[in-house]
Amino acid sequence: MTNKELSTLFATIADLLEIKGEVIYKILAYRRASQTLAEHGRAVSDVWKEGKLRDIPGVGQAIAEKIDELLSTGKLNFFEKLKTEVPVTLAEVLAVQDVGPKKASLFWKQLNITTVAELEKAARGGKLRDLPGLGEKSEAKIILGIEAKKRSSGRVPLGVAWPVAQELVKFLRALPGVRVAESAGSLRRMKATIGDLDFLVASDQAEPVMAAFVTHPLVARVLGHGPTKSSVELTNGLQADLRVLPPDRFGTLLQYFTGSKDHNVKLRELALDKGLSLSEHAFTRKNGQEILCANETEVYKVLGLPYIPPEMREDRGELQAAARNGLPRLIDVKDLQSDLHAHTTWSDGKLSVREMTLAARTRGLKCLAITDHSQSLGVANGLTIDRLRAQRREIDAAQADLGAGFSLLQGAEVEIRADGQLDYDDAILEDLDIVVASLHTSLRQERDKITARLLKAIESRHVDIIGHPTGRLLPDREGADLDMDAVLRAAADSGVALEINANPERLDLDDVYARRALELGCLLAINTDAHHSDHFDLAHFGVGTARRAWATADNIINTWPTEKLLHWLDERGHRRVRRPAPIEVAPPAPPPAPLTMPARPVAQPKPKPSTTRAKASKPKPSSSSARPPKSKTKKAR
DNA sequence: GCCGTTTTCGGCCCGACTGTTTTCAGTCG
Repeated sequence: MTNKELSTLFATIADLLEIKGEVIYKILAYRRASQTLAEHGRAVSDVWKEGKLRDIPGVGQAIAEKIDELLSTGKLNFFEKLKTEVPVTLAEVLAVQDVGPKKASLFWKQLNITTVAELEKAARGGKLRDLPGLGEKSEAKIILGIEAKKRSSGRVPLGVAWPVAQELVKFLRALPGVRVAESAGSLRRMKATIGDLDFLVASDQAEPVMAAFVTHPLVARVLGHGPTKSSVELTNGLQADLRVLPPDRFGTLLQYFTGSKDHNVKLRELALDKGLSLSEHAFTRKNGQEILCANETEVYKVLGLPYIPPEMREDRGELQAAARNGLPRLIDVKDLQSDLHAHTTWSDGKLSVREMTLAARTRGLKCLAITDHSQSLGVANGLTIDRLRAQRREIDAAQADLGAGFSLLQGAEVEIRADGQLDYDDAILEDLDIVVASLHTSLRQERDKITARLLKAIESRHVDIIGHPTGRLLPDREGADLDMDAVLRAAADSGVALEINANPERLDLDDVYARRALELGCLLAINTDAHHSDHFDLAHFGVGTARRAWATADNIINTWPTEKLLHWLDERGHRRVRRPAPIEVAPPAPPPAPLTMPARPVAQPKPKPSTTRAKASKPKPSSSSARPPKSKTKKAR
């Protein structure tokens, strides 16, 4: 069983126990275990083989025994018995807004309702309103909840939620009386997928802000509307919540609603140790006296801690690290010096080499690797060897125009074929400045086979970076079934960098694997996989993922100064990296012309060595994809 | 069910909003 399958099973157990009426702390324990199993960087089955299940946070004797039984026999008697006591389909009923364990249990026991379909039929038939504690309004809300559930498709990729959040924050900031407006929640923590949006406002006049929010054109339905809190469903199906408090309470408010829940629980325990109660309003002493915090730094300071960046707030050791003053200095988007994975019209990109280069340079980058697809990826117009050579001439010409301040590399995103062979032969690979190797096809091979395939690529002395290692696409396509620990160890051994693909549809490696990779000593690269100039602006999503993995700039090869990066590529030794030419050879070169928007691939006469690296040419690559986000949302439990 | 340099037993975060409630339960975050 995979970590995710184990996690899902324990979450279902928690749901069924809750409907059954089990004590809340037992339920919370299963939920906690479900979460830590899902977020564990190693395969739980490997941990199990080592007999170290109880080293996993939230896994004690009882849950360890259940995991052991599951992995040994493929079944769990406890769960089988539980399913005879509570219909397993009731867990899905819990996913309907406004239906919790008490109502689910009531529907089941009073009306024999065990599925969402049965619930809808009963609600529409007016059968719910006469149940104790319910009325017509409750019944109507449940119908709305079922309809909302049908519209939504689960969590939304960060890249889909982000622009919506930006628009609403901008709207809130422009309202009269609003001092500060921020988005919080998992979006602020840069989680790869978002369950809902949280907005927080500092203002002395909450009600006009509330009124403006619930009537915004993006709002499809108002779920709740109180004096300091409102909830709405947006036209795209996302739920959005707004809280408003006075400015002198904004620190505790922002901290609280940024989460994560687990981080907050730990924080409040720390507060209690100091005789303080912490809520979104303030710290409160036992005598009722409040300590107000206008910003988050003050909140952490009251607890004797340094500021903890939002991306780290997952209760994954950040509070312990903060307590010993051992928080890493996380990478920042401004640290990025290069992008080592980008496409042009030579394969499936939308802009020319020069256009992409100009876009990268405009954004402050110092180095760009053009990595078009290799030959076998026909659907992406992968480059034949002849075309790769022609592209080299164009890249060299562009480099000559650019002068010393910018390095343009010819690379390739080389397909790792189904048998593990790379899509160009060694001689071609050697002649490239940089090689990104990626899986795009046959992603559903069985674990041993696809792991071996990736290991073969990592062990090739011609590969510098593994692109989007698992091949996942958010929100719905799972990554390949890889033995990730084996992959990460091999990458650490061979010095191959693993990509955090910044496209919000990928964010691959994810935060959990990226953190494990760093623990094992891997190098990482944050690349946009840009197919258009706009895609360079997605880099911050990759940086957010790296920050969630506790990455510092020195762990990431494209934060390195260009000289260091080129030296690293030299050291990897398997291709003819052209160093800046000796000065005496340089003929009176034309002054570095400002790069202008050029036309097509143009064949160019022999390149001259220019200050950065120019190059001869060769082969071609193929394959990959960038697609626009899609998506939906719903209630996340 | 988990966890512990204050505990191997006794804790385990705190508040807003809604609806059907005459004082609070359920749900959510």
